[in-house]
Amino acid sequence: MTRKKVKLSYITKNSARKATFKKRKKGLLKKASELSALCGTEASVIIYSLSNTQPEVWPSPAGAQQMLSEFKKMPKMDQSMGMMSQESFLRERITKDNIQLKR
Amino acid sequence: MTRKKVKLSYITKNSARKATFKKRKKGLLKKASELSALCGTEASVIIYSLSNTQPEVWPSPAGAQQMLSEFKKMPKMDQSMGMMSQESFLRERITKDNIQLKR
DNA sequence: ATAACTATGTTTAGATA
DNA sequence: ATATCTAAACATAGTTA
Repeated sequence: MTRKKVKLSYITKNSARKATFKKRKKGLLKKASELSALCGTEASVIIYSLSNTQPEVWPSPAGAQQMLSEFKKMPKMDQSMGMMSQESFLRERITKDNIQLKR
Repeated sequence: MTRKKVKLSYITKNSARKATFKKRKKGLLKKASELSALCGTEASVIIYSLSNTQPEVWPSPAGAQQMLSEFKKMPKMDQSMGMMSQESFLRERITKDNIQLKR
């Protein structure tokens, strides 16, 4: 059972990572839908899946696109206020995994 | 304390909704970052906040935009596979709240 | 309102089938 | 791999300061 504190690092074991991905993706989308329902807030989640070629977009690509469009219409100053910084990710590793997995 | 099972409906009390929004937004972004870290997956979250004029985009608007661009390049068929259906939301209510809150 | 606390409900890692 | 199970970890509603 989940006896360890989660180590927040990349899961190298392929099968384990895939299982965790599936579980957590589900959890993430549930949380997003709850936030929407409870607060009347529109929210979108985009996941660039490791095993699929296309990203998964919730609740819909059109909705996400529209929200981004509105965002882009704002002055740069306002935009930066809404951002959170985070360094960009492991594209190389993802690509490698896609080849490796290709389930 | 959280003695009730969460009722998954719109929180009408303004202050309570705002408090929950803040807490859950934080939680949602944490989940998203964990998914990214554990699975090497790029993910974006866009929240059309109720009290702010601009949506909040994580980890960055550019990243989200790029992911959507890639998505749009795919054949329609593939796109629909990545979607999950959900009816679109409470824009009216959100707008009303923005006026009402305007904190 | 904002922050901290904490009891309880929810999520999930690892195990099992 | 896939599904279910369960205990530990985690998230959070309501409360208090």
